[in-house]
Amino acid sequence: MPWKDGTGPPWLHGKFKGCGYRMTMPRQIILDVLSGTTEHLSAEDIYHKVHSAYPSIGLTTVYRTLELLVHAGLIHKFDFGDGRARYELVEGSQNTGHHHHLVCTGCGGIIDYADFIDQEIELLKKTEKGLSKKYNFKITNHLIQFYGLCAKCQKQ
Amino acid sequence: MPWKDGTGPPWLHGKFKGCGYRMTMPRQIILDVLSGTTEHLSAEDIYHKVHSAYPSIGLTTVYRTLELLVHAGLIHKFDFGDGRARYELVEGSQNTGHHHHLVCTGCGGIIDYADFIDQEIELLKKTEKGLSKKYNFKITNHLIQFYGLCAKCQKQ
DNA sequence: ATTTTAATGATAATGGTTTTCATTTTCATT
DNA sequence: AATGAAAATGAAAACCATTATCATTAAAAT
Repeated sequence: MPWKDGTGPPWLHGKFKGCGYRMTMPRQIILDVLSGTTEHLSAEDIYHKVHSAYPSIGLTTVYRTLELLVHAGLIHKFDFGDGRARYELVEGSQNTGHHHHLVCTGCGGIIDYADFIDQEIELLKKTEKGLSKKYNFKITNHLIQFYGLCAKCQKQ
Repeated sequence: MPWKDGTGPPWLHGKFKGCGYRMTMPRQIILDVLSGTTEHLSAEDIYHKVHSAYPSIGLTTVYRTLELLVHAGLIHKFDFGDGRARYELVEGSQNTGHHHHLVCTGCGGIIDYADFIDQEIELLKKTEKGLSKKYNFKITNHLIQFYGLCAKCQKQ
């Protein structure tokens, strides 16, 4: 987790404290909501879920907190092409960690997929290494999504 | 290219005509602009470029035409995280066809990369086949992007 | 406790994209 | 060539997710 002002090494020391961030109730609850789901929630989804436990929450705070968490590397922000961003914990109790997505262009549904075969991971590493060298590009992350039709939408 | 009303087989018969679409000047020029660049243009970029050849063009028409072309499968719509969509021809004279992207999170620059190694293509096919079977998901497309810092941004 | 600094939330603003609707253009038919 | 029906266009307004503003409140430091 990077220091608030952008300097300093990226250790994950506690969660917020120790890096200049304050752990407040809204932040706590937003993290709780994200920890307790496997869905791909939008900012407004999160706002509504938080609202039931903490009615005074403002949508602005949700956006601000999500931005903070993305910057801190605790959550990922995705775009599945429906005009709103989706957020999910990088690693959570529900979440098994890094995964890729199958996005249904029919209904907008999303399937997580993390059962990579060894060959897949190996090649990905190899590819990243090759690209880094060839283009002198320091890769920090990747996004892999497959688009198509889910079982349900194929029938219609 | 799918028939205008959504029915019918997806042949590419001519470009527009023969499928119920009309080939008009704005559409012609928008396609010309897309054919003549390797950049990743936004709707407004395209609007400005078209404007010099056809000043009466409206931004609305650009959006509408781009949507049409995406639906027809002639162009791809990408989101690189800067709040505006980018468009590029699926296959063009400049463009060598399918490729992946390196997205610099520093300056927003984008590097196209299409020199896949055989192993890479093979594994991708294999992965798609495996996923299709396992999740009964009909894959029609994929998106692969690597995020990181380009050579320039690494120095700063 | 008190002070300092950061976080919050209501509201307004932003900006890319869509809708609306009257007008114009295209294409098939006289 | 002229006509008429259907489709495409463009200007303006509407949309809507996200950001900025700013006065108020809460959290950590003193």
